[in-house]
Amino acid sequence: MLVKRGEHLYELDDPIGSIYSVIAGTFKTCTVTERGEEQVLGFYMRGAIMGLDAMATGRYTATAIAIEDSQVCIVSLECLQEHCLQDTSVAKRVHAAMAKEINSLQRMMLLLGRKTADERVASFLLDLAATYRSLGYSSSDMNLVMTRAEIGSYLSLTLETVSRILSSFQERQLLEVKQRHIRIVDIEGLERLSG
Amino acid sequence: MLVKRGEHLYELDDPIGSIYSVIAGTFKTCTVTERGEEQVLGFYMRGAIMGLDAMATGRYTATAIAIEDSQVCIVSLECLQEHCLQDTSVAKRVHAAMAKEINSLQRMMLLLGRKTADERVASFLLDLAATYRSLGYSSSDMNLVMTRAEIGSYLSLTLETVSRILSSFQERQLLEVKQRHIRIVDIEGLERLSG
DNA sequence: CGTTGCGTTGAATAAGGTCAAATAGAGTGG
DNA sequence: CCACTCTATTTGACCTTATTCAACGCAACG
Repeated sequence: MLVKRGEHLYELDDPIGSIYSVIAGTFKTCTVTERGEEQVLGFYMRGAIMGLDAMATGRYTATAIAIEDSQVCIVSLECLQEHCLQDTSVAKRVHAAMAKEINSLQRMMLLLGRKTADERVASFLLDLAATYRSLGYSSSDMNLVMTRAEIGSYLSLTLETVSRILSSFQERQLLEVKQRHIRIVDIEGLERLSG
Repeated sequence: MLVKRGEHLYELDDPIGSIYSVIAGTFKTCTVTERGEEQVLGFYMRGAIMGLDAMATGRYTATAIAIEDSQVCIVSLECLQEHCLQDTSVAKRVHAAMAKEINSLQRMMLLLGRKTADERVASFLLDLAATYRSLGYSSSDMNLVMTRAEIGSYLSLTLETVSRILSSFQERQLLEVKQRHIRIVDIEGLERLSG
């Protein structure tokens, strides 16, 4: 299925219909805090599975939005559960996908709880580079699909702080930043900085 | 199986052997940051399932420690996977437990990312009260099993901040605090405060 | 009693946030 | 192609919040 930039794949609190595997493009998932602020919970690219969070309550706990023109594969819930019964390897893979989600959320808790703004941005860039690499793209020359505000929301920083830190990384010769285009110059330096 | 206060149920990076269902007592799970600081990831009481995080990589991503004398039921991994195959309802329950873990981690991300220290402590107390209530204990008269340092680590605050906030809540007539014993006086007030 | 671990409180400091203003691109319509 | 607009980004000055460092209190226990 094709999803245009800005379109919602599913909504927070919608009853679960399917889970989704990303074929191409990029999505963000976000919730809304009690005060009505939007919080980005994650970015999902090719190979990622979205919607697993809904398997507890039967309702999605986040809204999924395409941040560039994208494509997903829809997996209906019944279909998934049948396959799980018939084939151990499918069940294992679903478990693994959920556990992976748990792991990445735990990492995120550590980042939000214990890391400074510099460390968060450095970690984010390194994670992104690793994801790009694993997808076969250049891991040093990156074209961000997300805005400073989205990065900030994801890392729980203001967009101003994100911008300032990218500028300071550039001054320190760790990066070259030109708007959405970022080139990693000194990956070891970033790793040292990432906490 | 009985686990004494302070004993480790499993260690970060241990290969997965089993998952555990808490019968009695309380556990904390924690990891260590790159800098070597301990971070509490969660508290687990009767009915909770621990160890699901290991199903991605096959290794536990946290250390589980009893913070009071406790008792767990051990579920071996093979046993669990067999049951999943034979019985849809078991598979569903495992999925649900994992999804619940995902949900609580997402909530935690929101707390760490968007809430002030006051809001975090208020949320923590309300969550704890709700858990106690669901287990059939008093939800207003609580005997904390965790130290200020553990609460602080969980909420990503220093123990001093936790202590100060508990004192300020007492001044504001929201709580009565006497060391580990906390009585919730004004639950609506706390809810308003919790963000 | 003295020791030890946990908890409380105060003063100084630093890290990010907030508010405000300037700049840079991308897209649009004439 | 150019002017106009809208949005994203950058940068500066100031302020708030929680941390840090330090001292002290309290209760349990040998």
